[in-house]
Amino acid sequence: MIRKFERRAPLDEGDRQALRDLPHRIQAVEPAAYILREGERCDRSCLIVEGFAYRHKVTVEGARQIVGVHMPGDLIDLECALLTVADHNVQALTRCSVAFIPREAVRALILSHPRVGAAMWVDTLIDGAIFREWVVNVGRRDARTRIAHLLCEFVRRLEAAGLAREYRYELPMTQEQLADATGLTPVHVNRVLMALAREGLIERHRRFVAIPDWEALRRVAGFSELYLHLDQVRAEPGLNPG
Amino acid sequence: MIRKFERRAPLDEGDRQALRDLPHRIQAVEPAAYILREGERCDRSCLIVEGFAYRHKVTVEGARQIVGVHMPGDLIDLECALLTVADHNVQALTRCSVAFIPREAVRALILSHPRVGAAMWVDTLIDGAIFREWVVNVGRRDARTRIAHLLCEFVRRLEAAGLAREYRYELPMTQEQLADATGLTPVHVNRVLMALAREGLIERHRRFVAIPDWEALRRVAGFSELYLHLDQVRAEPGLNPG
DNA sequence: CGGACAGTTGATCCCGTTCAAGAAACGTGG
DNA sequence: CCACGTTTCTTGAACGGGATCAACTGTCCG
Repeated sequence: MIRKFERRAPLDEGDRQALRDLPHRIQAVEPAAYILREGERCDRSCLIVEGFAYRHKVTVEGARQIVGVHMPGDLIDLECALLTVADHNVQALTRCSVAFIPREAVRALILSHPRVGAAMWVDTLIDGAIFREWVVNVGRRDARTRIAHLLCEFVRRLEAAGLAREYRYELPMTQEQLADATGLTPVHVNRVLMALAREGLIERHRRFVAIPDWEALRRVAGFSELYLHLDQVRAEPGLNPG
Repeated sequence: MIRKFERRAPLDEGDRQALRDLPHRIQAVEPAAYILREGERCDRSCLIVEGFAYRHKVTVEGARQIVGVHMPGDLIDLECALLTVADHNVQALTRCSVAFIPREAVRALILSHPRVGAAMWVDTLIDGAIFREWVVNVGRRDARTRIAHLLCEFVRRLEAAGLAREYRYELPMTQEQLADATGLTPVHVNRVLMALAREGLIERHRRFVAIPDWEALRRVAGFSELYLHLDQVRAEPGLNPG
């Protein structure tokens, strides 16, 4: 299961073995349970084996902003391995199965197997690219475009993770969570979703979403998947010569 | 000059030497000149020796969102070393002096000196933390709080970089750029700045900003500097035992 | 001195919020 | 299997923060 991760980088057998040998404890996490809390000193990183999780922060006024969503195969909390205190919360979106890896084991791996470290670093960089796009999304797009963009991002990421096909997927978020991810109110999220459906840009049944005309939705969202760096997600051209 | 960076991590002499030996070319960059363009295949990383730069993206509708600001000592474009295509623009805010380092040199350094790599990785993680806070800022704070928060972030970062003292600094951004960083319009930024000044929360003369009562501004901004991970910016507790 | 750019101020408008209430869907326990 | 409380979704009406448009002022610089 941790091996999913190996695909991303051209590692030698030693690297592979070191990854397999990482001490870890697989654990089930209930929906809405905290995986990490802001302000906490954290001593473990973790890999999502199954299910979804999200990162969020809460302002002093009590407003919540979701700053990122993670899916199976994502390595989260690398922050914990290299920084001292968590600056945001990570919470399970659905029931998850998560592999916890002790902080020191990650640090040791990075130092002894720099190629593995670099492969993980790529993850961090892609996460950063997604955060940047979210700043743009929330800062400069209107509600309609904003939600369309988020839906576009999800299909592409889910497809890359093998969890969506033919532009159909289950979005494991309530409209309230969607609102917290887009900086809108649940009421307005609902109106926009209804409008998008009315125009035939999306189809919805419960939390299932289908995009009948990808090009059309892509256009209204102004979506360009460059920032997802999908070429790096499956197989990485490499740190070797290339 | 590159040595500024060394302070951050407990490196051994070999690591230091490797950093000093990094091939680089120091170059002056005019204000508003592009250091990196979205979509470009980029073959070099760079360190800001002097001056300010900012990262931004432009939506299809032509709206610009600034997603980050960098100051002397910041290592930017590490993305270039590990990813293939730039997903955003980096542009000089002021006249800058920048050290360009070839992509391959950075890659080689990371693999041969993992401790140095980890120290740079910390930079990437802190950048990520700042992006997350910007998502919150733009997504869930009103204009007043949003601008106050940005001003708070800048003092603390500038102080950490030795560029501000006693809560006074020169903010090298026009109000239009401030607007693009906060997802507002220049007009509204102006009104909010005037209001903050009228209330005595800030003092302004041209682009110089002074914060007479830090606690007061901090409170209206709901600012907590946890996410800046300032403990990591000066001296890093370390990858060794600790 | 003049032209460009940055900052300032006013009037009006609109997108998204807020408040409120009803309708589905969901998960419980009997 | 149904009755139930709870959560999520849906819809309407009124409000408001920030946008937009437009004009004016100041400042830098050639």
